Amino acid sequence: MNKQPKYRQVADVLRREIANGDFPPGARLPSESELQQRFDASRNTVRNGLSLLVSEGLISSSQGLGYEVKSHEVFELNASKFENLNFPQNGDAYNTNVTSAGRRPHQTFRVEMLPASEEIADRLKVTAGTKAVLRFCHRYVDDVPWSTQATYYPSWLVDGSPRLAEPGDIEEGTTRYLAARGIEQVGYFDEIAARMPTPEEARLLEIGAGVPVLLWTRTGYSAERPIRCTITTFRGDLNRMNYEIGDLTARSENEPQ
Amino acid sequence: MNKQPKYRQVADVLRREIANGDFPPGARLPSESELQQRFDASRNTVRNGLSLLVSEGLISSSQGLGYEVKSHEVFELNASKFENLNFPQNGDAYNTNVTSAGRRPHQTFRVEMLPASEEIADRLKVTAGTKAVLRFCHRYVDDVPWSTQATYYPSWLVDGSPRLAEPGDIEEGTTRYLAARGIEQVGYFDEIAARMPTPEEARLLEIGAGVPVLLWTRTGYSAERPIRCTITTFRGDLNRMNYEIGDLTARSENEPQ
DNA sequence: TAGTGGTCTAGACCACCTC
DNA sequence: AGGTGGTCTAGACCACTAC
Repeated sequence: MNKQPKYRQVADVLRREIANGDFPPGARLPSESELQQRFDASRNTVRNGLSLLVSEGLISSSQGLGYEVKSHEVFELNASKFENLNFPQNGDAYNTNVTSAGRRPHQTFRVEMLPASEEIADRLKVTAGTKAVLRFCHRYVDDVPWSTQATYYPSWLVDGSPRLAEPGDIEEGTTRYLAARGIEQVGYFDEIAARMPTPEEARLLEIGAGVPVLLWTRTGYSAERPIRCTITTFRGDLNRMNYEIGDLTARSENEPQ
Repeated sequence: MNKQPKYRQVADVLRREIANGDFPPGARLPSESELQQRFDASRNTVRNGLSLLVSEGLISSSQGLGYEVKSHEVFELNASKFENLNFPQNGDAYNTNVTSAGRRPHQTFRVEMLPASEEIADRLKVTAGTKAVLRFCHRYVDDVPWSTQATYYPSWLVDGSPRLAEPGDIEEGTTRYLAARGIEQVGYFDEIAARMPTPEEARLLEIGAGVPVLLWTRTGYSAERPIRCTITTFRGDLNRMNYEIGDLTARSENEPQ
């Protein structure tokens, strides 16, 4: 017989009850003192069990309020359509995407000049420490922090396209601005990873324990060389990505996607 | 002045020292009692701080041994090449992939018949509860659990291709087996998500706190309809995915990928 | 004011690993 | 045997939210 520690039993029972629907998304769990009595355990043991569920992303807690079952509404991002190679969207693909889902987008924006990190330099095929331009977006949906997006341009490119380094928005979109100056993106290399947020990321995206981030790194290429590197950091609990590959006429037929 | 709680200070200091390289990957942290003295804190407070770092995926602990800084070796999976639409690889794309990286692959395998869950039924465009065939792989690299892969086939497809439901391996690969029977995959729909593992996933993949899973759901289509749905569950700390889109001749030029 | 979770302490005993 | 982390307890005080 494999005896589980008491705090795991607490977590297991509550996890099952949540899965059962005894505590639907948004519902509040019994208070710690109620659970102490129910499980005949000390407060710390109960808290230990609850913190397990928190770190699984099932519940969250707030001082003075209690523990609440989290609800999972996800936003789907089509990475193969997001910037169509043949029909680059104007201005802001993100705004279009969010608005068409009936949500209210909002973003803050800044531009910086800084030395390229190893990670960026690698992808842009420049020497680490070379100056690069960073255009940084912090994005919200209905006032909830959603993702951050950092796009780096190599300095050689900025020399010929100075508006990249200017703090303002580029009305027609950076892709079009560059295309008009003879820099055409013909391909992308996408990398996708998942990990727990750094404290900085947790602050920007307002995520507590138990929520991973989804990292999407897109390196854009002209026919000759890499011209930009975009790192998007998503809240893992609110976002999903997808790619369409090959012939998917059978998919769209019966499903008004 | 924003006073942080003591356990956060403990975590912050140690996090910085790890980032600094004072404790390189694989190194052991000072013991809890040493940290108690250093930070003039109770054991529980020190443990609280350490558990923060554990849940960030920075360190791990084992009874009798201590806390160890985790090292991050990642395996990169090219999802756009993994099963090439035009040149389907034979047998086992996974084996090829791992072996070519100089690692030793190993997998267990089983076949089941079960009612399709809502999630699967949706993607296969069948009614939830309809029978489906599940071919399940549990994959290891150098004896470390790496990923699980569950492929579901709709029962109408199995009727004409009975070997799918047989427990043995399909020598030439399921894709080729199906193609030979007139079922050709012409497109894929990929979905990617990240979340914390369920207890079951944590058990199969042997992951502790602080490691998310990367979920890759690939639905394969013939010209007429979906013919399979594959859900791959990766350890987030050991895997990264990538996609190549468009013309990337500029990428491969200077880089022997 | 009462009830909730957040932080912290001190001490106990157990399970595991190394020597 | 001695050191490590794992589990558990009992009690204290603080911070936030509701009423």
